[in-house]
Amino acid sequence: MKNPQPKTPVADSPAPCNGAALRKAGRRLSQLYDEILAPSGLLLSQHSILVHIDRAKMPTMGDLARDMVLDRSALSHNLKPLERDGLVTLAIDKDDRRSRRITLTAAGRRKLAETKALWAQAQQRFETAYGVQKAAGLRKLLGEIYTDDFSAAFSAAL
Amino acid sequence: MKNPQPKTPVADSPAPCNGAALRKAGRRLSQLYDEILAPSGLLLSQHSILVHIDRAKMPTMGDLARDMVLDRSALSHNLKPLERDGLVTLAIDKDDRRSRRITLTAAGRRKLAETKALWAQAQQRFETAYGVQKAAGLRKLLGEIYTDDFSAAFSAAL
DNA sequence: TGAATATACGTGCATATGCCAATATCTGTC
DNA sequence: GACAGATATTGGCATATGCACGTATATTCA
Repeated sequence: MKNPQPKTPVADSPAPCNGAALRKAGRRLSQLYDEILAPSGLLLSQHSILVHIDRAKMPTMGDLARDMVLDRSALSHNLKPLERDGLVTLAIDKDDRRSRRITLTAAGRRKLAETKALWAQAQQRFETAYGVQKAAGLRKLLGEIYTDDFSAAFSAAL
Repeated sequence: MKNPQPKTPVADSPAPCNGAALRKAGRRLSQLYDEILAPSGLLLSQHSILVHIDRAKMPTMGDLARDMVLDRSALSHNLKPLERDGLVTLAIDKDDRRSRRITLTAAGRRKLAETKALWAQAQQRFETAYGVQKAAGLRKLLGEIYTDDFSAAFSAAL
């Protein structure tokens, strides 16, 4: 043998950072989707917010923030442009005056409908280029990461 | 049969957005890594920049931006805090005065060394909670997304 | 060589994201 | 029913990210 290896090569050639890889892929894919969505005037991040609001039916800030794996204050900030442009509105919850119920305005629903076709095109392109099965597998792998269970497991891991 | 299905259920129950899933997972994982890195005063994004600079040996802005799948101007902005804190320096390239060569300062190398142990801990926790094989598989799937080939395939896809 | 073009950066602006602190409101308890 | 503690949200600040535009430098070509 020409090179006696240690028993634990663990420290050697460390695997690339999972976090960095996730961020790189996120930046790239956001750009690709954004380019397709551009005609709508919405970014992927904004379209995603509208979709989540539409699905959730008058969620509170907390509800939506949890659903989107987004910091409460980040969501608050992110809603500003959408509010300013008249796509969403906030209203104090009748049962808990601390909470705000978020709703799509008529313009918001129109914009969402208009953007859906563009989003579908981006999604379609991704699935075609990446592979439908691989995409499904990827979403599954990603979905596990943003469950609360995973955060708990991460924090508990030694 | 009680409910004759159309031949192409493609339009129904659209798959969750790949882009949104990627962003959610990215936010979560960044938070988890950031929490572990906190004692170093660096964010995952900043640590990642230092690591890439260290690996690349005096890259130009363009080199590093490409390597990190980051917009040139975004990298320019992101380097500001690191420059201000004396971790990196920019110098005009001798052979091409348009280019800037990025280097870690002594303080930058110290900070990187100091942070590596923390990063390794976060990485270790992730691999433990997620599974080493699954993590490797995920990185592979993510890596394909940020290749130039994939961008080309995405743009070419109908 | 000098003009047209291409390339490398930085700046300004807008959105995205998160932490911490303040404010408003609710809840449980004495 | 008042008060301590919990919860929902916003605002301020800092970093992250990208686009459009401007500046500096290099390259190409007539």
